[in-house]
Amino acid sequence: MTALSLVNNPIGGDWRRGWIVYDNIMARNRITLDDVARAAGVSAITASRALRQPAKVSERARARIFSAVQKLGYVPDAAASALASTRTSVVGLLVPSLTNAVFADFLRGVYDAIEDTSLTIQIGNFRYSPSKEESLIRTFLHQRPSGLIVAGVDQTEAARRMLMEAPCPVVQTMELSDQPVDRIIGFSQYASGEMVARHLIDAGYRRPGLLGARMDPRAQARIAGYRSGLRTVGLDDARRMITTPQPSSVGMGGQLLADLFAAAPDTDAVFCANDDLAAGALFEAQRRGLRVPESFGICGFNDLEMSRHMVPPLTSVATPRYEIGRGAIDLIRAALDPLSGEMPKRIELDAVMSARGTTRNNKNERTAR
Amino acid sequence: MTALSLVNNPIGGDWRRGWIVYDNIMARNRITLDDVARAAGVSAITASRALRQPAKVSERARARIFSAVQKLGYVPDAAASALASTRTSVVGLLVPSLTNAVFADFLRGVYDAIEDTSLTIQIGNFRYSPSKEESLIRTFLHQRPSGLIVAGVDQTEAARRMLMEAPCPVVQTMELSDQPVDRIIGFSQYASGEMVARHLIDAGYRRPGLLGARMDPRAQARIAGYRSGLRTVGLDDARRMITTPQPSSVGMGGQLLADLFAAAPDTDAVFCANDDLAAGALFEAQRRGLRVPESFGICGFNDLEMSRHMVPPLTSVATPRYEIGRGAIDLIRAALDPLSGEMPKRIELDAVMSARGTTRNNKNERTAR
DNA sequence: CTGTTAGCGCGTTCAC
DNA sequence: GTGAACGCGCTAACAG
Repeated sequence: MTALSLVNNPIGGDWRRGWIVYDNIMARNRITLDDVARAAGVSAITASRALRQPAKVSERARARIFSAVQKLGYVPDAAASALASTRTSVVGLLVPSLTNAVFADFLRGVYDAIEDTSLTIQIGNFRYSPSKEESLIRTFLHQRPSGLIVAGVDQTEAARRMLMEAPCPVVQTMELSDQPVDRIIGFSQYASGEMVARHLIDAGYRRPGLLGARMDPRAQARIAGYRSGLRTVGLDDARRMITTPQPSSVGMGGQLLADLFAAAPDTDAVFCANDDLAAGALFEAQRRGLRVPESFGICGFNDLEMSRHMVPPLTSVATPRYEIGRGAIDLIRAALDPLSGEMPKRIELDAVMSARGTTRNNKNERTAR
Repeated sequence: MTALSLVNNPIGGDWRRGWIVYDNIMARNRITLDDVARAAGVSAITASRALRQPAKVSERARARIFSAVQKLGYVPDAAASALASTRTSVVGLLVPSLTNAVFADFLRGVYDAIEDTSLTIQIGNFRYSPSKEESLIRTFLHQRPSGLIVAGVDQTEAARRMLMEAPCPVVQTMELSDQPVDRIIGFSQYASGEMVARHLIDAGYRRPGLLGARMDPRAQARIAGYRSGLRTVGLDDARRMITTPQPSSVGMGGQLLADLFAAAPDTDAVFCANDDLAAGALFEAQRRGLRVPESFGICGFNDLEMSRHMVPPLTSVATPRYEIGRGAIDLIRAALDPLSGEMPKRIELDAVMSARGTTRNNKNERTAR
């Protein structure tokens, strides 16, 4: 978004001038706080307080105000409130992609958590571009949000400074860190990768490889953990590590597996940085007539709904995406709530190994923070 | 969202009182239009006009104002603008589900289309509940949006009235109708279902069934078209039509296929109302050792990315979800733009039969509006 | 616990 | 083509 596009207001048209009356949804004789106050026999500010800090208003006044609100169908004007209080009820949500299936569960958690709240979500898609993420953070912050939720912990230096000085709670998600900007909820990508390495090793695979695409910081951490896990037993072999900066997809999983076999034909297992890639790898393995899991093992990541239903069911790592979405909003609400002085600022979740049919099953369930 | 929750303002906390100075993102000495005007040697209103209706300001003034905007890093205050103009730049987006993979592509189209626009998206998830959809429409309309995008054409009577009287453009999506509320973009669900019926019949299947879940109005239209297509050749058999109101998923596809075979073991093909169901059906067919497509055909709907990579590749109907998302925003922008008097109010898109390996391939590509 | 006063930053209206 | 005055609906700060 360029600076000028920001001020290039599109609301110029004169679309259906005039005012509607149906259901009191209109601007001209909209019900205002004044109307409510008058109906309740108090001043506007008292009505305002009754709605925002009920404890600070006498019970009698409060009751009359609430009933006036109901009767008149009063709905607060968010714009006026934002202008007067220098704070909107918007929570900015910065995501690297809208295509990724992981995103849907995360988003569902977020939306479930804002239900019955006056919070509102505004999504920014930065398409895995750190500079775009930075500029979106700047844009969002200009809107005086109630909170900001970002993906991961690898913002640019400038972005990180803005987040640290942001006049609202900030939540980093999907990863852990010892130096969070503010709040944080996630699981260790690195430990998850290590867990996968152990699983494959325990299952008896000795020439394990890797398939990775889009290589965002979290995928990289996962992969670093995986390779470190292999290294401790002398099984890390760079020839078997196939990655591409291109987007991740099922089709890409098939291609990368072909590349892997071209580079190292004796590879006997593969960790795919996500389930899309893993599904593509499994399909490709089937096309090649490989015996999965006996002679070739496949492990995915995220454990999407479909994974457990594939033939054979895909071994994967279940990640708490939905919980992270919910938790991120909870952290913001807690920060906004003056009563909750001692709410945690950090939530560590678990990623769980789901050993299934695409790896020799060793019946161990493992967990990574 | 209850009436009271609407006025239950969560912005009560006193989170980090004080003002930040980094990057001019702050409230106290925020750069305002006045600052810009002063720097440019004009009045505030002229600066305001220069940004919104550049043509109405002299070239000299305009140039000075723009350069002041750049130099000062002015960012308009959305709340103040909304309050003064009684119109926000928010476009409300009502979706029935956040889980559905179809949603991701649609959303991506929407977000791509608002890029370099000052429009902003606000998503409402009504979870396939018409009454919730109605209340969300009411809530959104109270916010004076720039536009509203809804899914399908089957709103409640009250919702429909609100939409017709809405003081902003409204776009119905994903389906066509002869009585649109206002703008509309989509393809015919009914014709798509008919197309699938023809495809299966042409491929030589004679005992075709159906798997459906979640049964929202669009799925129902699809299915009605399918059954009508079967009926014309005397092949519609209610025993083979298996549906459930439960959510759609890959796992559900497997279950429903089992149900279908329990009810009508000689079924030789199945239309699945979406690709998740179809993937589950294919996996289940594999588990049962059915020969697909020779003795059993499977056709999905939507043509997700993974479908073409399955083994065998899934026959499906490609739906223009991304285009619908983009087009919905385009319709709204056109409606908002006073210059575009004769922009279309209706866009008919095509759904395309993608015949692949799960049905006997008859090499005919078909298209449904 | 309640009210008064004074804006928040911008756009509309109507002059010039 | 430009500007002055006013108000959008609400809330912060203070006084009572």
